[in-house]
Amino acid sequence: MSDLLERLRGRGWRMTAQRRVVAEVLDGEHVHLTADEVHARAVAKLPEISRATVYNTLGELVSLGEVLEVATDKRAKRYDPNAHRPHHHLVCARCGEIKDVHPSGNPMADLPDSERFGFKVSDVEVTYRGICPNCAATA
Amino acid sequence: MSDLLERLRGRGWRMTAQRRVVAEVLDGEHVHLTADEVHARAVAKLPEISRATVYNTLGELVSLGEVLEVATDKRAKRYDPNAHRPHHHLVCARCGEIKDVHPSGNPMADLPDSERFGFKVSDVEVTYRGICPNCAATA
DNA sequence: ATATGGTTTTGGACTCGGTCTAATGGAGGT
DNA sequence: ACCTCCATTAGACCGAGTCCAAAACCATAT
Repeated sequence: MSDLLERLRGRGWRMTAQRRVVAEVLDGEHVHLTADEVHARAVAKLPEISRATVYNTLGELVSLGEVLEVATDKRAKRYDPNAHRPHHHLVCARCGEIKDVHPSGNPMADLPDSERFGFKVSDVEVTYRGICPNCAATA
Repeated sequence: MSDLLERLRGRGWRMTAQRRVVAEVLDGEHVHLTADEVHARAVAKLPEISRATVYNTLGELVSLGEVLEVATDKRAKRYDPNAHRPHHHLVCARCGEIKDVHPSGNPMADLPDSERFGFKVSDVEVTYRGICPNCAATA
């Protein structure tokens, strides 16, 4: 399960206690954590780790392409370790819970040239919004 | 062109100088402004208007469904007066320019039941990212 | 084993977008 | 005109994130 660590080592990424802890936190749980949540869990394993380091490390993991930044709600960014297979998101409008989803069809192909305004389009992000069963029950 | 004002009046929305100015700013230009940009333009017409009022008014227009909140980049929210016809967005990853686009196909139909996790799905938001011609030239 | 030099980490100050509050002011009904 | 609410205001506050200079750290050459 811990192939994130493997991959990072394989890329010659300098490993330090702090970096390992951040990677472990992301790798261990397949969820969508905010930077502060990552920090909180990292602190549990390595009490001295600083907020700045968590931000730095997350930023690096993102630019290495090992982790995705997800901006589903307008509050904190979330970090998604599932970068190796493309997917989209389904977000609960009430509680903010996020599920990975794989819609059929290819939204990229749905944008005709006439609607591209000369842009070099490289990426699509699809976000579904709704109410999760849990919140629907507590309506 | 100024049917936003009409519609608001028709809904019995209490009209004040400030509210009118904000509505005019949004209605006048069919672009995607941040709250601060709206404030700047509002100030040009009514120098005493406060930031808080602009935020309040934008919030109200959004909950009235007359204006859309767009969270394309991770910085400031943008306000889109084109709420009456559904559309999606194409964003320049470099300069942040935003275009309205109308992809063919219906992304809503592309999410199979098996991928809905019991959610009551009500909305899809598709964001294309790329580089605009302008930024591509200045590469 | 030690010195060296580049990289990481740190914590605190700072920025930016946005919200809140308490006091003031203005809209509209009677 | 008056009264009651709602809207507006300025400024304090907040949360998320960035920046910085100093300190700690690591890898390597000696």
